[in-house]
Amino acid sequence: MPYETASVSERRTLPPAVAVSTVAFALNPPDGALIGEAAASPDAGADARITLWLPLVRRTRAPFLGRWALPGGPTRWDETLADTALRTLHAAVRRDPGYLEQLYSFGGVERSAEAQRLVTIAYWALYGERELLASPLPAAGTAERGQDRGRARRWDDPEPAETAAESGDRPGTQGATAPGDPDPNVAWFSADRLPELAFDHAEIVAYALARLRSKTEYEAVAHRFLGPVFTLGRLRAVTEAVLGETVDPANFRRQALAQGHLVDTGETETGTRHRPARLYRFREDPPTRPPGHPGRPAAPHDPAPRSAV
Amino acid sequence: MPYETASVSERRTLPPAVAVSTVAFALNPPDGALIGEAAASPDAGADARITLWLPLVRRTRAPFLGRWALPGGPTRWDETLADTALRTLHAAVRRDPGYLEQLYSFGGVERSAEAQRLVTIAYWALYGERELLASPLPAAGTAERGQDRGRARRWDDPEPAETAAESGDRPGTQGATAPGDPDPNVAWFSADRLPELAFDHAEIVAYALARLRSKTEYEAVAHRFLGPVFTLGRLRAVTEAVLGETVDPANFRRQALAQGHLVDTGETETGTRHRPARLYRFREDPPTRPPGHPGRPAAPHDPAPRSAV
DNA sequence: AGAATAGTGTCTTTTAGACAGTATAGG
DNA sequence: CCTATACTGTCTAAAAGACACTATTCT
Repeated sequence: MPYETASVSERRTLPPAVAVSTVAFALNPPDGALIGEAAASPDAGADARITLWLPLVRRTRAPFLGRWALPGGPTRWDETLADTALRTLHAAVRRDPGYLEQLYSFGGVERSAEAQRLVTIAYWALYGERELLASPLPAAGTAERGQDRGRARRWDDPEPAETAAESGDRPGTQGATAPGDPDPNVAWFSADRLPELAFDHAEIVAYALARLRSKTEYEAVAHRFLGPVFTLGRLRAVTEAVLGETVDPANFRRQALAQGHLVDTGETETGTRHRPARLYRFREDPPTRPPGHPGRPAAPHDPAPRSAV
Repeated sequence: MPYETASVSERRTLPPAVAVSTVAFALNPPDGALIGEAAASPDAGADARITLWLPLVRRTRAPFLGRWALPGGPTRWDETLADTALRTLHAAVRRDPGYLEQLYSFGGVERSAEAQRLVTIAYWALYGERELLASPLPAAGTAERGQDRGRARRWDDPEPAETAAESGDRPGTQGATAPGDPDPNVAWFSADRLPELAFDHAEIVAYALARLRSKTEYEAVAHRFLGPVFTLGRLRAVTEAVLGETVDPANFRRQALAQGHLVDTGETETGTRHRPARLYRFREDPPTRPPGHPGRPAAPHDPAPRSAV
């Protein structure tokens, strides 16, 4: 095992470690999840405006011991970078996101001062209501992700560990917490009020936020925060929350429908104290539009290898 | 040196190697550079239309021995990813590009079947006329890039080598070629007619081309192909070459000037057989526009950590 | 009725694009 | 003169945005 036995000075000559970190947004923390900082329950706050939340993981190792960090970890030899993002995200959140896209790669030499060089490929992800409502806690002993089991080494044994709670495996498997209890080293924070983050993760979060906003402006992503069916009013509320500004309902409706992605389900909302709204579903490929419209002229920047999970 | 002595099976347990590959575009190959494939001189072709060129490096090692590949190589422990791109690009082209931006990271497990895992961070770059006209060949013995000298190992000694000619150091330093001769393992190809490339580099080139095109549409980059001053006609010709379609001269002029980036130098072109055109210079930050225009609403996708060299 | 949001219609402003027409160099 | 490109003016179509107005539910 040459890697583990190398001294710190020898590690300087080793190839850099490759890790993946993910900024995962959701409109609300999932039920039962720990809430960071403000300590108030998500709905208890005086203002009912929608805000973005994201999960963080507390580091249990140096450097940045005790600090909050993005979920992530090193990539394994037989898994793609996206797979690493999904695996480490699932280890922290216990759910798979509805959307995942590569963000940027950070490889500055200042990232790990004395230890081995660390290159981080950052991803960003979205959790929709569908994903967050799914039952998060499988019965004890159920191996839902086989490759998570039976590995001998914790990934953060060597010095340049990134986050921490990936070490937690499934709650209960290590006996540290009772089955069903949330991992105490994972909590959700409002994107507005994040704690001090480890490494350069604050920069990564800021970049992911900018990416989410810009993508919301020219491409349909807001619907991924919601469930399979939704009203236009809800979609607009999400868009406003992401963009941080109000949007004219009439114009928003026209633009959204003109995209061709929204399919009227024929059903309507019930139980509101106002006129019930139509429910729409999202269709991936817009129908062929009337001749003369060659469809969207391709997004300004479409990352080629993208994956909608 | 645990890394070099590890067996192939042991390498499977090692962290992946990190390499950088760069797609570098230019309007023409630099003077004295080898021309790939078509073998004709760049101007000899019947059609004088502008096309894009990019440098490739022939591999001198397995896998893909003899195939052309993107310039690149592994990152060193004390250099940033962008630095690696610049260093390896300079090793192949002998010039620094005028623009460099990260493109995407490729880490698929199929990239290196049996050998150590390889993660490649792809960059794309632009060479302008200014950069290509610069004298490419320093006098023998001149150490213009100190850290390139005196290193003991060739980077591609271990198996998962990426490209090859980075090994060539400076022509003449290894005695293989006479000083002043171009490296025979480096050649420029028209982006239209590329040879079969090693690894998944064809995909990377396609992605870089798409990125160049989309960025040309919503942001000013075409000027980076040109020298410090240029006419609007030339800028339009470059834009047309990149986009692959003609652009109305009148409308292009208005849009280009409305961006606020172009400064009229007051001088004009001479020696043309038509009305002389005004010469413009590019200014990075547009002047404050009349109130009410809050400037561009930020590009659809602006990679945060970008570097204009 | 009143509150609240859904949904439609329409007008104005802005932007993109087509294209005619004038300007100025060299041959 | 002609040719070729530079540059200007103007009209049209499309898109974005502001905003009035109607519709339908619950309380």
